[in-house]
Amino acid sequence: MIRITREADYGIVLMTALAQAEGQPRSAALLAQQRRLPLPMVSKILKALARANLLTSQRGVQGGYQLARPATAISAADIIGALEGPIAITECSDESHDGCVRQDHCEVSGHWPRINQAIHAALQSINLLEMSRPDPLQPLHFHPLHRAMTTQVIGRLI
Amino acid sequence: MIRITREADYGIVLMTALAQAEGQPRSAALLAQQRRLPLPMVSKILKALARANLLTSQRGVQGGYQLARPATAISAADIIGALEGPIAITECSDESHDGCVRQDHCEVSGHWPRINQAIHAALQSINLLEMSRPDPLQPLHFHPLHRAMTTQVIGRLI
DNA sequence: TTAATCAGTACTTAATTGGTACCATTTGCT
DNA sequence: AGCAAATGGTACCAATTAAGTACTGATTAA
Ligand code: FES
Ligand code: FES
Repeated sequence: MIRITREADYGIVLMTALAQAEGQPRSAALLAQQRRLPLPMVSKILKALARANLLTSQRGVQGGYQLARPATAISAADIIGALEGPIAITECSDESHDGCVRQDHCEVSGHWPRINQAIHAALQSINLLEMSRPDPLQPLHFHPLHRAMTTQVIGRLI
Repeated sequence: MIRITREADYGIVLMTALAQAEGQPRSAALLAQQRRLPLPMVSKILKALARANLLTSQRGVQGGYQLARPATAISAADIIGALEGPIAITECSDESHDGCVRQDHCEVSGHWPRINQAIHAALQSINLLEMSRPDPLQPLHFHPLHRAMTTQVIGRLI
């Protein structure tokens, strides 16, 4: 299945939480509690995001993490890229792998970068502010029946 | 990293090979040889593609596989979807998983379908015919030096 | 009849992910 | 100074998933 790792998934959840903190530092423990995520994971993820310069960190008492830039300047692609490395949809188009043995017999090789870029553009087009505000089409606390309907309509994608 | 499985990767390679066969049936063994792929894998993948009605199969001597529709009517999303199921980029937005425990505390939940659809649209926009003809920007048999240059330019995406 | 070919399933092994644990470092507070 | 709250970094284990193989059965043209 095409899916992002849970690390990146949690990463986006945590970033939205920080986007709502409005510049105040939030500790890993608080965020884990708020979003009901396991603290060790949260800690690991926030560290990685800080290393990628998406967050700034403050150690010590009253320390924590905050966004390094405005939420509008952070995209889904930024977050996913920080947590799982470059988006390389196939092994062949990964620069580190550098040279698929089948390349000479492969008609597609030149097209993978194009496909990757399309996906990257899709992820780049969604910024953190958009993700942080509850979606009017599918409210935060919705009724089970309503949820069943939306799932039916938009759940299956392909 | 976001990546498709090798099965889907090979699937696209094989589909391009069949697109170039122009309606003549090709056996799994021949395709495996042409593309330098392990025969058991090729066999498994072609079966799956046939079951998904992207290929038609003919058993017996002189049998093989051929495209079920014109190459222009088959998209990358079709092939990937056939081989790895629906594109559900996060567990939460997978209809079978049906109900993330964190949903009540999660601001992003409503946005995953949007992200998935963006990616799906990107994959849908690329059809098999496009993928089958050699890319003018990166020809089929290119000189090692040329390859180094293109890799440098377009290799890194994010 | 026979050989080529697809159909289906089950299995093994390798790779990746998810998660935890541990210890070091920094920093404000008393 | 000393302590407690916080991040920084690394290493490790367990569970899941992917990759690849093997085998047996069904169909069909020559
Ligand atoms: S299979 Fe690797 S370049 Fe096409
Ligand atoms: S984490 Fe599952 S819905 Fe947001």
